[in-house]
Amino acid sequence: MSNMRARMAGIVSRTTIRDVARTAGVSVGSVSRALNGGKNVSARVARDVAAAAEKLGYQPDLQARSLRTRTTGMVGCLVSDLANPLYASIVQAAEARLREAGLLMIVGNTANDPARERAMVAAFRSRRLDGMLVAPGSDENDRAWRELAAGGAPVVILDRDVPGEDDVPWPAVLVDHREGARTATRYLIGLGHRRIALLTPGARMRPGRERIAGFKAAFAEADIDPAGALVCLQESSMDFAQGDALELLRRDRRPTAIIALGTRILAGALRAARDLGLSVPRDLSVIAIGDTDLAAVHSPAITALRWSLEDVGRAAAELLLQRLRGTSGEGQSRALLPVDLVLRESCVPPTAT
Amino acid sequence: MSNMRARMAGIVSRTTIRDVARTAGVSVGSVSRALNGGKNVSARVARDVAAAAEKLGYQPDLQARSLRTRTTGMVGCLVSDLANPLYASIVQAAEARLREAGLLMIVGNTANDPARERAMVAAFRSRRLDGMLVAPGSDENDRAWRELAAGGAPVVILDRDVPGEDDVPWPAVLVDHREGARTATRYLIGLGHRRIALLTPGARMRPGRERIAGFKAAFAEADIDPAGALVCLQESSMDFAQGDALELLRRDRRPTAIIALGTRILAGALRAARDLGLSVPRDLSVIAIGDTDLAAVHSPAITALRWSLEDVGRAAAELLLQRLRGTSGEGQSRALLPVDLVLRESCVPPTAT
DNA sequence: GGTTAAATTGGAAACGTTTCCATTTTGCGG
DNA sequence: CCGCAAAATGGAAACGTTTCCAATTTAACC
Repeated sequence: MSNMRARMAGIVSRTTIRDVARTAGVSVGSVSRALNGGKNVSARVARDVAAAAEKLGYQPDLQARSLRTRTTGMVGCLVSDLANPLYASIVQAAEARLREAGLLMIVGNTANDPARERAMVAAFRSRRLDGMLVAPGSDENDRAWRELAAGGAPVVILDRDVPGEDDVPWPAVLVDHREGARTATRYLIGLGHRRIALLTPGARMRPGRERIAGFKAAFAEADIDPAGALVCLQESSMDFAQGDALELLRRDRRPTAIIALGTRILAGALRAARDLGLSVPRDLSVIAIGDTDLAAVHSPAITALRWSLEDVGRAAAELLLQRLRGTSGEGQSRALLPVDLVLRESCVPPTAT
Repeated sequence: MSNMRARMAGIVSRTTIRDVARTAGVSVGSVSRALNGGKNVSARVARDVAAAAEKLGYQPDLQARSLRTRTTGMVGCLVSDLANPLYASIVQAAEARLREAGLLMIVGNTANDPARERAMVAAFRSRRLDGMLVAPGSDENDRAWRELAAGGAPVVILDRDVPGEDDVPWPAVLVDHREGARTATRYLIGLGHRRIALLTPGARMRPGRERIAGFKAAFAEADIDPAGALVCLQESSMDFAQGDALELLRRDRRPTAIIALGTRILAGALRAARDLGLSVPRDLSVIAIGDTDLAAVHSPAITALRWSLEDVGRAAAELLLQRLRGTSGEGQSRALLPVDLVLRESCVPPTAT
């Protein structure tokens, strides 16, 4: 009769497991068993329950189920900039893999704000999410992750160095930015360049740190003047990068080659070069970090460091699934993905200076 | 003692409202009231409960709460391509607004696959999500949305024409692609162009349909030969677009201007032009639909149709929140966002043919 | 101080599942 | 047909909240 009341009020009252039980003429327990395990269920009951469920269009309330089973079938994903193609592709790939496994993904944009980050983690915790993928805005805000992990939910880190606990590192998917930067730098040095600028966001996070390390390593191993290795730390804003790049290219002994991150900074550098009448690649060789549309389509096409964003997302999802299944013993707990140098038209030997 | 057992097994047993009640020396009901409404609670109880909750680090189980309150605090968001900057920005903006309102957002990538779409909707339904934002892969797969809405959860449509029920249209956020395309076309015609190609994905969905309509309208109102209006339907793949664009530009009476969508198709067109030795804008004027990094940074910079993706996401979230609050009476149920033409360097009068 | 209304409180029901446990049914060998 | 183990079943507890209801305390007024 409460059903009737609800119907009269215009509210569609869902069909519950109890309705199915009544229609099938069995107990709720039997319905649950029939629909889930299929174990310890007679053929007759199985048939009747299936028929009743079909007839009533029954869909179990996963919300209610999770209260009992202590598992929600949902995982969180925290990144600093969802609109950034670099993150978006990772998120998409991870979502695809997780959905395959029947999990839903909740996204959160942190905008590199530690407070937001903490708030999101708290929300995830309160919702009892089964696990999460995170790319912290800084490598040091690990208190929050530690707390979350203490709640028992597995956490997989995306391309960040979060200090581990008791020497056991966090499961993580890392990109080998160091080797990538080294390869690119070595390539430019091999072409004859001696003054090369690296334009990348600060060393506050792993990717930048690793790139700088690889960049310097290439200079060191080539045994040439390390003063030619110009590291320019940038925020990820295009205009800033352009101003900065202008200043850089106006110097007396300006770099003959530039390695620039992503879309924004690369664009800033290219615009600066154009504004100064520098032609790429004749006057300035350019390598992009990250193979974006811009790099591929630009005239001349820009040589780029490329790694698979899909692999990052998929590997992260895989790692998380592994943990969720509790088979953490087997399999790797970290993945290091390779970076390739895609040769195009934007690099040539420097003209005599 | 079940607590002790759990602790011995290494499982952190959460502190529940019952623990708080015990520590504060009140009933669970009072704790709930104190923590939520604050109504009908004496100062003493409020103080004691707050203290106990603080001391125990109590965090309510929202999963359990939602079972009782029939509201989950989560909304779904379904788009066809999360990695596409056009969608990613919308999703980001919507997420920001929803988070402000205390809601979590679950994303799903449908890849324009109706089966996936239905599966996701079913999952959303089973999880009792409060509402959803959807950009269906086709305008006709509305059965699924109808079903969902029947469950009582508000649905806001993103830039699609989904047939409404009983003449009451779905709440939707629409972009005025028609007017945008008309403006762009009129501009080119004004420059003297008479053969213009529109490169856009098929008319299966609203944006393409509207663009084509606006494109043709501009020709009609200019009273010039409508045979010059070349509509080229494309899939959103770069290589295909390039091949197609090559074919197009090799024709005898090739178009003197191109209006091309987004990143991929635009890139394909630019590459095709470059491969054929056509210079932009001297030999070919180009307008981009959607103001991407590529358009802004390309040399020459590409004139583009621009609308605010942030506004789309925010407006959609706003519309949804309105419905969730039940104040659907007031306020608009649809929003139509304007499209601007950003003039850059890629359009000039055609050279004599 | 007594009466009545209002505010507060504790206890229990309810939300929709799963899972435990005791009971009944089935299957099978003698 | 009996006895017994195994399988199937129904009923109820449990998950962690919120909310209803009845009971109690406080406030207010004369």
